[in-house]
Amino acid sequence: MAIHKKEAFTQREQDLAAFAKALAHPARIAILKVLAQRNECICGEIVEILPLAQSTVSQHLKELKNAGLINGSVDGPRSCYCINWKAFEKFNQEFSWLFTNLKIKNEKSCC
Amino acid sequence: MAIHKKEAFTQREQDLAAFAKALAHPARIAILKVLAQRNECICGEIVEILPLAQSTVSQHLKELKNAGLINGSVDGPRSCYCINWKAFEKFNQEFSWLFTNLKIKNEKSCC
DNA sequence: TTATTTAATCGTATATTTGCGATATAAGAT
DNA sequence: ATCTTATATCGCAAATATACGATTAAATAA
Repeated sequence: MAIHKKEAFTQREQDLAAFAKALAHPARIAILKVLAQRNECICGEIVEILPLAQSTVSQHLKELKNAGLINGSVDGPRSCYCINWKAFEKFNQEFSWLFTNLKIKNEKSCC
Repeated sequence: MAIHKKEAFTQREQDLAAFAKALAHPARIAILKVLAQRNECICGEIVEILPLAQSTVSQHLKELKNAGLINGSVDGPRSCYCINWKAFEKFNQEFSWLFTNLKIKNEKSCC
């Protein structure tokens, strides 16, 4: 396929797509739910909750972190992850822009 | 990798992930924007707007349709696509459930 | 009937994602 | 110093996604 053509789209489109991609796996949705429900963030127990190997969970956490959806700090042999609400707020707005704003001017579907 | 383990997660997690996946490419975001902005839906011009080959655009449209984000009807040699606002509404609520509801009980990030 | 137009599908190449076991790393416990 | 615990990273295999050209299908125009 030669090259991915992502760079041919606007930054806003790319950002929104990247955010969606980070959410595009049930394991990552599940991780976010766990992180959101706990108030403290010693988060090793995620591995025990998810039906996946430790290395796989670690990889999903890395993806969420790279996408900016979660913060993480290494803390000795343990790690500490928690949700980056600021980023969520930003992207929630982007989604609203896509979902809601456009809906106003085009209420009825034509097919 | 043996098998994808999607089936090990809840239906709600899978559905939300599937919706996010459909949005997880800038071309599909761009397509949705075009569809939302036009009130009529003779939508062949999408191919001319996007920097992608006709077959590739057709594939992206198929994915959006399979995910339920758009409706499409074959109409002779032409096709007619438009946004399925109902599905968007549903998933917008799912996102709110993930984004907003959980935020209330956990306002401050701990790392 | 035969072209033309529009869009879907097929075949294929390449890139990316997912998953796991094995290994490495790093701090604390013994 | 060595063992243990908690995570990250590496290397690999298999599955999926992305992209395109070529072909097919289906309706209309000539």
